[in-house]
Amino acid sequence: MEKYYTIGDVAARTGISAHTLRYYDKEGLLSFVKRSESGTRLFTKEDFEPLYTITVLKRSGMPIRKIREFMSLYLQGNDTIHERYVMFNEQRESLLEQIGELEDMLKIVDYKCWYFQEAEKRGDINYYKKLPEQEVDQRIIEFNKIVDDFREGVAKED
Amino acid sequence: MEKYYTIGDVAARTGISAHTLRYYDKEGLLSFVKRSESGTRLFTKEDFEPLYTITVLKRSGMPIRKIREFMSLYLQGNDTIHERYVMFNEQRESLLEQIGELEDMLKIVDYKCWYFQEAEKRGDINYYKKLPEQEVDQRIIEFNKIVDDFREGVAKED
DNA sequence: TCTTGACTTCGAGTATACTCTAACATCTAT
DNA sequence: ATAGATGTTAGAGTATACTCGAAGTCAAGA
Repeated sequence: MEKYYTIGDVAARTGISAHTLRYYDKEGLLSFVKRSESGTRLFTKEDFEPLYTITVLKRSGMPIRKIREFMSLYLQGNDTIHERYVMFNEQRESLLEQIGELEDMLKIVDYKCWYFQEAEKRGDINYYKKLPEQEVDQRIIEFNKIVDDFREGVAKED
Repeated sequence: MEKYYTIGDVAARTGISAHTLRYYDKEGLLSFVKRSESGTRLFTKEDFEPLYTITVLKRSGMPIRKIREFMSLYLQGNDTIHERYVMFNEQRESLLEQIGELEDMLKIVDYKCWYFQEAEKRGDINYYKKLPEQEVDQRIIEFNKIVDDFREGVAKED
């Protein structure tokens, strides 16, 4: 006899609310979950692995409809190993892109933190404009170049 | 006499659609933009810097309402340098967290890519279950531990 | 002058992912 | 046996960020 987990059990253990789990089911992500005669969802020990995979794909930024595709392949078993590999590989690329984008933003935000500290010391957000050109910090000149490129409509790597 | 850019010019240069620019204006992000007598928005060269800042904050994951707060401080000039510094510093923290989260997901997705390749070679998604325990790769054992923790409802660092 | 294209506002529509409510069924412990 | 907790469904509501359409205004060139 197998031990079953109700939707409430699963919610408490995984931190995914029962509402959300039902929503995922409705969206076709939880087709692997058994039901009792009366319709209650019966989660097994084994169901936690695909459930975990769903959370990983979600936290990686994969939309529900694509997770549904993945779960549909999962249900088909050994015949779809390659397709599922391809999907994970694509998600890997997507993650690298997302991380790259955020790291680019981090560089600019780091600059802004530095710049606002300098501006705060001098009590003037445009202090550098009153400085002789050779005294202006290189970081400011480079940032202004970026803004100029933005204004010129240079092709960007989005 | 100053050169002005219309909303169409700005859209073409920045890649932000005129629709979206008007939406941002309606949401209070573009209060710094002048208007002609007849109501047409007149963007100046200087307006591209706050516009660029808006895109950076957006791409960093900041919601519109918080960008509005920032732009409200921007309009108040030198008196709000410190508050703006604090906001950028918080955004820096947020970016580090987001990058950390994605890097955690990348580790798991990397593992999945490896695992699916192994499974594909053997034509069996559960090949390791038929192996003697000491022949099971350590990576698989570690991943299964993570899934077990997930099932046990261990406190997670979300 | 008239046409054309770009501008304006307002408000409705779309997409995504929940989040909640209502009405009802079922399970469990006293 | 009955109360109360927990389960079920369908469908409505929320939040966010656009995205589009309609109806009208305005400025410049043929």
